[in-house]
Amino acid sequence: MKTNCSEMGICVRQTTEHGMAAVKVSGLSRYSLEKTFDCGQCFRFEPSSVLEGAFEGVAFGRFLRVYQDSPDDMILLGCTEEEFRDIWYKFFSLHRPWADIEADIAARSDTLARAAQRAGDIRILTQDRFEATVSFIISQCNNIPRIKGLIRALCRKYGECILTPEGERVYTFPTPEKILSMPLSELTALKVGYRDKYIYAAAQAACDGILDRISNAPTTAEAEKIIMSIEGVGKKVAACALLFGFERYDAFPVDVWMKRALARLFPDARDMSVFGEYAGVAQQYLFYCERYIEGK
DNA sequence: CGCCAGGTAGGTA
DNA sequence: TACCTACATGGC
Repeated sequence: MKTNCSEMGICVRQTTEHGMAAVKVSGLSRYSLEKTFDCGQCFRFEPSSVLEGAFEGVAFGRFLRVYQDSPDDMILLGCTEEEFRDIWYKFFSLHRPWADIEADIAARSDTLARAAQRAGDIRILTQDRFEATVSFIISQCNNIPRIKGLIRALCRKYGECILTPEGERVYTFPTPEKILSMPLSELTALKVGYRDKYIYAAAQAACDGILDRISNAPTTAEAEKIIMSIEGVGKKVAACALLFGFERYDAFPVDVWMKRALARLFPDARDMSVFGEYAGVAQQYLFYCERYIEGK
């Protein structure tokens, strides 16, 4: 059993759990997998029906089952340390100083501090760029159960089949090339509605190299301009895709949604100028509070 | 059955 | 700039 500790105080070690290889990560200081997977940023991870308390899903072409023994650790089942380093370390955004981020957000306003108290253990995942873009194109004017169903259907039709340890078939998120290899009418047949041509346009743009141009943009404003050149990507979809797929934590300078959420959650709040380097992260706290805490 | 859902594009005043 | 509407579908 070898041990590795990073500069962030996170400890990673290869171990055995439930009779299989696993990676145990500790020193996470209140990382809530449940809130993180269920807060509306990610549509492909669900509670496991095989292992009570675990979550499972597919990202970056791999199936993962993961659970926690405490708020400060996570156990990745059937995972080698190499796979953890290659994929999941970044997916779970363990390279980010979350304690500092949360403190920065809470320091911006008493109101956001209240939100951070309830939602501060949410982490922003680093999802695949194309998946994030297409997922939030699909999200427009849709509810979350249906978004999940449509993404599942998209993956089943265009993705690669992989097997869970129990032999269940699950599917990877499709490549843009695969989507373009079939006519638009095949997307329409998935019942994605008027978003069919938007998804197709995103796939075309991805094949034309737009993802790298977005990543390489010097500012989030520049990145937003580029991603919004895709038909069907407006300010809201752009902000979500940039935050969840491109590590632009300041996306959501678009204050409209945040102000509405703040006004609903904290009607007495006067401190509404809460935007900054982590505006997107703060926005996700509010989205979570609105859905699961203050509202019913 | 009606209202709503992590909206956007295209049109008009 | 600010509003209006079509768009396609189904969750609740």
